[in-house]
Amino acid sequence: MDNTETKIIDAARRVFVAKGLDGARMQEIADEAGINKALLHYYFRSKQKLFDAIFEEAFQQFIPTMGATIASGKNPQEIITIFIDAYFRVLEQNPFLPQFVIGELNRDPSRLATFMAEKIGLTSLVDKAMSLFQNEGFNLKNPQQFMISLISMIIFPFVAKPILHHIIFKGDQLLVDQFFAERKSYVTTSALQLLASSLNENN
Amino acid sequence: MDNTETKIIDAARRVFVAKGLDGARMQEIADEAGINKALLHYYFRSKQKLFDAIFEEAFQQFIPTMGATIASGKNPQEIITIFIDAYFRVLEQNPFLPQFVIGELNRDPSRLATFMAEKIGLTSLVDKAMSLFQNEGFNLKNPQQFMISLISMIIFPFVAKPILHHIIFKGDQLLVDQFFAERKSYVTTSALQLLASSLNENN
DNA sequence: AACAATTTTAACTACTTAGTTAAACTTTTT
DNA sequence: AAAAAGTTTAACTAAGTAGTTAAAATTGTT
Repeated sequence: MDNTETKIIDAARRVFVAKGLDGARMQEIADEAGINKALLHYYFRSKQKLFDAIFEEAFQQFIPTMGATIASGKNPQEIITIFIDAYFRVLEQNPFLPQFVIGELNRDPSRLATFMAEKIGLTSLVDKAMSLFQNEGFNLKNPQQFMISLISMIIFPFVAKPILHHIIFKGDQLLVDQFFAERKSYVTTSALQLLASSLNENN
Repeated sequence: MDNTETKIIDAARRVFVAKGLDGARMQEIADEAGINKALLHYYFRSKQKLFDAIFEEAFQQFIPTMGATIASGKNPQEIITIFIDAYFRVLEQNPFLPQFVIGELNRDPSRLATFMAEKIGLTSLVDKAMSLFQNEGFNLKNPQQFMISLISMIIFPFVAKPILHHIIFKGDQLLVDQFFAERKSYVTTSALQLLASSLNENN
């Protein structure tokens, strides 16, 4: 699978993720792919088309696909645990994914409108997640606030890694590693505690 | 206070925050300031120097200054409440601040190293905050995990606003506004619940 | 009015970058 | 071996951009 197109995609992903659309250079992508600029333009007619391919792929990875799990009939606590576990796996293998997707979406939010037009399944997934916390046997007052707190606690540390590294952990890489190693279990415990607290209040 | 230098700073802040260092154009900053490019370069010799001025200012705003509050002798619950309230005020008035600072720091993390060399007060502030949760009468097991959860819940929604807007709230601006209006009190409640839960476990 | 400070105009330089082109070269397929 | 597909070389175009310059015009000051 290391044909030229794959090499280009891999190189483009690295460069775009590291430098963004504006900061990336076609020459650098070519160098990174071990080819020349002419061939790069032969495979992808323009920088924009290449970027679009990379961004779409990144966006798909970034948006959790939890349809099967939600439909599995498990209870909310189990689903939350599974969700956190699965999402952390994605982020641990693609630590720069959130900053890339979020950064580019902030630079050009119109990109999202285009995506939403295509993907109808996305919003319905959110609906299902919400109804998970608000049904006959389960009545969470602020399911959206809760869900956004959850994804905040998961994603934000990956986005703010330079700040954690230098300011909170004072440049100590070991502390940073330890923090991320413990993060998944900490967030899981916190989420379940928040859920329990919110439900108690409703009684 | 609408002399030329101020007009330039204001314009540069708008353009840099919206488009980043790479995406910003000196011509656009000049237009935005209502002056011409020659005068812009007369006041700020280079794009980099202008950007540095804007970024330093933004960074100072972004990093919470809570020294006085922490030293006030109030208990952790009170300080957390004050912190959330104060930080939300900053972000509500500068909603794009986090994405700007974090985005530029991810693009060039070496910028932080420079800052840290100058500002010694910063790390000591973190120390004080930590000792707030770990002392004779108070023993929180994971003060760093807790603090990072707290700032995640506060900051992340501002960074991920396009995603909230389009995916979670399906483009409904009213729902987005409602979410942000309720966010401060929700996060405060959550933070205090997490704190209480963590302390109970230690007994 | 005269002078000084500020700002504009407009052209310019130097450099970077995306994208193109055509011919030569190399590898793979038949 | 011949043909086809893939790749390189190297030069080029066109456009954009940061930054400069000098003279003219405007505004503020004495």
